[in-house]
Amino acid sequence: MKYRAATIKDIAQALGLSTSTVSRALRDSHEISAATKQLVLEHAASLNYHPNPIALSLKEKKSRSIGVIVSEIANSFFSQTINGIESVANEKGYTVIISQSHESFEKEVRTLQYLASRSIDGLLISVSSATKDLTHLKALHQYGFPIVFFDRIIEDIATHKVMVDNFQGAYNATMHLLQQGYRRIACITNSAHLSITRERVAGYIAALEKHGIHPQPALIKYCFHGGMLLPEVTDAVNQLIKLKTKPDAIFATSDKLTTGCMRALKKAKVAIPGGMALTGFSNSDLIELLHAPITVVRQPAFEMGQVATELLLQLIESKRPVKEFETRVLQSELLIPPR
Amino acid sequence: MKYRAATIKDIAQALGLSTSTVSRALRDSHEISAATKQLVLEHAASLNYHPNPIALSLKEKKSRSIGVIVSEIANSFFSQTINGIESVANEKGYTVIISQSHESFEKEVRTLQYLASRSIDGLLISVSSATKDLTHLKALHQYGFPIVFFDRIIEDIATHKVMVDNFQGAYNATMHLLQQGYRRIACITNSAHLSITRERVAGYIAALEKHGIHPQPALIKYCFHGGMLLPEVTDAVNQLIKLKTKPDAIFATSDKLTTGCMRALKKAKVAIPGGMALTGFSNSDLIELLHAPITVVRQPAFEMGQVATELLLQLIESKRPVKEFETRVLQSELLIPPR
DNA sequence: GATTTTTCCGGGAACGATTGCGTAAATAAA
DNA sequence: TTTATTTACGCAATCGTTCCCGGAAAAATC
Repeated sequence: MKYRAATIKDIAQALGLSTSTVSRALRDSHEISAATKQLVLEHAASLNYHPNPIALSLKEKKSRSIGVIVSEIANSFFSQTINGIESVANEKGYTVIISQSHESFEKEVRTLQYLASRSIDGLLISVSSATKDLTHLKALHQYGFPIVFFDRIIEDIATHKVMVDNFQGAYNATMHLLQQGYRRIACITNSAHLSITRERVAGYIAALEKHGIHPQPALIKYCFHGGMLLPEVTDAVNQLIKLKTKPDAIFATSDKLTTGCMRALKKAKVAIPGGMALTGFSNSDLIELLHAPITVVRQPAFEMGQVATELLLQLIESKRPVKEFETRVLQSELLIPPR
Repeated sequence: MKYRAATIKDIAQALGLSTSTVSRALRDSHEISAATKQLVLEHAASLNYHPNPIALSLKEKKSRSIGVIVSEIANSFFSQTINGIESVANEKGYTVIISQSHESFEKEVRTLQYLASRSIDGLLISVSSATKDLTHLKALHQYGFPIVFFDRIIEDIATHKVMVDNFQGAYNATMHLLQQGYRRIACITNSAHLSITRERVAGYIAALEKHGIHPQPALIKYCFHGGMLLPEVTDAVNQLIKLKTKPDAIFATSDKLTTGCMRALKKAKVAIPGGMALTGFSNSDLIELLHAPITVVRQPAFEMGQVATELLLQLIESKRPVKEFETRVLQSELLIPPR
């Protein structure tokens, strides 16, 4: 005995009315008498009637759902961002469909096509570290499809963007190492073509130069998979360790990279910060429980999710095509462990 | 210039055919000539035609989407489970809609109603630690709505269930503490009415008794919010510490509780394992980087997600009402840090 | 050549809801 | 009383798709 949800037709039949009357009564139209409205409302309640969102979607040509693509939900930064996204989306009656690219370009493209075919009304995306080719995003964008970039921005595509002040965050972290006396500071970072990589490396370099130190290319290691593959990070760290003039500190530009470095250093039996100091971007809430108390750059992830969603909904619900786009830059925070 | 997706009608018009013919051609019906099929297929491809899933949903009375309710996605165990869920759902063409209860009963009920109103085809749920009243779930279940429980099971409701051998996991962990010589072992656990709480506490007690130790109620602390609220855990730990005969080890029955204990012990300046040994359930991948190398019970989260989803899809796609239900019990693993 | 069968395709209803338009009855204005 | 206006409701189209029928033309059979 399969459950069949009550429809407007059921109500109409039971009350001897037409479906249009019932529909209008439920929407509290002025052209329905108070008595009829009363009747309809009561019967709808008794049947536990709820309008079928699918039928509505078909009619309205919108699904009231938004897609989110991140590299990984098992990543504190992204799961916190998603919480922010859900908080505003749900309040506005939107469903959030989350997908993961796992830092793979192919997965990102597939997942995007899938979401598009599920007729989402808009997209929130932090591109994968492997994404260089942008045709999949540009195609969608050209159709006027609402997209908001967060965290990992695509500069080429004109739409709303939300990120932290990556330059400043990296600058502060590097400066903090410098102030503690470290001078040979290496940088382990993400794919070179990501916006966050460029900006964070720039901040790192600026801090070094501020201290009159020339940045050395050999000390900057790019990890194409963004730390998704541990060996990539381990190799980078090992290369640094084996340098004739070994660095005395590492600045890692992402969550996965920071913990990856820690793993690699532990494996190589290098003490932190004795053998090598470490600092980096991280939103993990376990940072304070790690064996070495490290300083981290923390992003306002929840807020970033909220802001991005607000901008997206604005785009979606706008009557006319939006021409002016915002780029919101939030501030990060430097968390220094108590000593 | 808003984008309008190509429809079957566009193809029909362009080719001078009827929509029924086009529809059949696309579905490779035998009553359409090879020539026409060819024509339609080519034109569909050139228009980048994709059937509108919303129209299909309306017709088929199914949305090809499943809902997932967990307490928190920012929890390694659940995010790993979700990865497992997505892997099989996506492969079968289903969308996964993830919602969080944040261990709140009200949020769980609201979220469930919301999902139901979005006409999902089935539900995967690990109930919140605050859930005692089951009417919301029972109502849905009575309508024949497909539900699969995972991790935190509801015994009362007859449907498929997936979990780990909680008793054995807890038994092994406690036994491991006993083998290391600890004798006064406390247990910090979740809400008393959760299935995982009952089973894990039972395993803990069985191990103690195996060693001829009488379990003491004062050493078992229940956290109603499952560690979602840190003070709850801190209080429990502090009470244990202040006992006349202080315990020498703590067994924590969940991820949040294990790290919560670690925080509390750190705050109270109790060394691990010197002042207090600690072991517990955890799927965090940062365990090996923590300041105290603790032994943890690790659950096959990914696999659990896969199995649960397979069972759910089986329920959803079954022609006749399913009467026989399975309870799959997976094995956990005891991760002992190298010394 | 006449009949039957097959092949191939179109018409139209249905899924659940909204909405523009038409209209009968009730009321108000003339 | 007649005309104009309002009130309160129904009809039917629409969204994109599938699928049950029905039927013309072609092919096969007698």
